[in-house]
Amino acid sequence: MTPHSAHRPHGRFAAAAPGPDGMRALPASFFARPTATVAREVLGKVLVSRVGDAVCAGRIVEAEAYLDAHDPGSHAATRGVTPRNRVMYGPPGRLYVYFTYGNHHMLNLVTEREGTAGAVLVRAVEPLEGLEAMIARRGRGGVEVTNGPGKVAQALGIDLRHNGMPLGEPIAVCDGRPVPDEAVGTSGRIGLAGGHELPLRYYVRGNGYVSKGRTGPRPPKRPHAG
DNA sequence: TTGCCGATTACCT
DNA sequence: GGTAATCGGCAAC
Repeated sequence: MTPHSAHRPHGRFAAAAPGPDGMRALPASFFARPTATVAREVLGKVLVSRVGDAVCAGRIVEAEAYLDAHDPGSHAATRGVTPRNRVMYGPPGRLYVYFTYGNHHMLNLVTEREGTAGAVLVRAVEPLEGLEAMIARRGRGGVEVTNGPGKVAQALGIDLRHNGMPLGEPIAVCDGRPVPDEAVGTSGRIGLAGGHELPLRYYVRGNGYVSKGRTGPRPPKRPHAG
């Protein structure tokens, strides 16, 4: 299927807010809540990056929740605090960035109060601003600019040096138009064993930038006749 | 210090 | 639809 898709960026964002400086960033209290709640509520919010003199912004359309030591899919699972997952236990409203598969950076937002592990993985955004810079960094255009977690980080210029930084500068999450419940889909998280996997992945239905879940339930094929 | 695995992506068929 | 690429964290010796 071709995602004929993607609402055009319109000028709404650009007109309302030229950059991170003039925008209303979400307060830390937004992230100091149960991780699954944050993963749901972060849909529609605007991720802004200012790296290398390029201002880029995108509307979050897909996110996953990673919980504490009881969550086998989480970096905090059973191992307790390690140098790597330490940020997950820290104060909410910070960036947790890690590197995986030798090539890809993953952008997470730390949730829960300090002392409790939790993070939301930003899996896809819909570009609103700085599309040219994103395409330049990605070397590709269309939905492939940001339709996956590694792609989002690359498009926004995010890497390990941003790990542990508080949201604001140079990476921020700003308020955006809420996504109504009927527009939100859920599934198991991608890349994890589906057996006892809870529906901790949230996405905006029908949005062309949502990554194709390989382990989650397939999008309902519309029955053409029977 | 060594070896294995991973919250992925891109390319070939 | 399947597989190679490729680096850091973590566990074991």
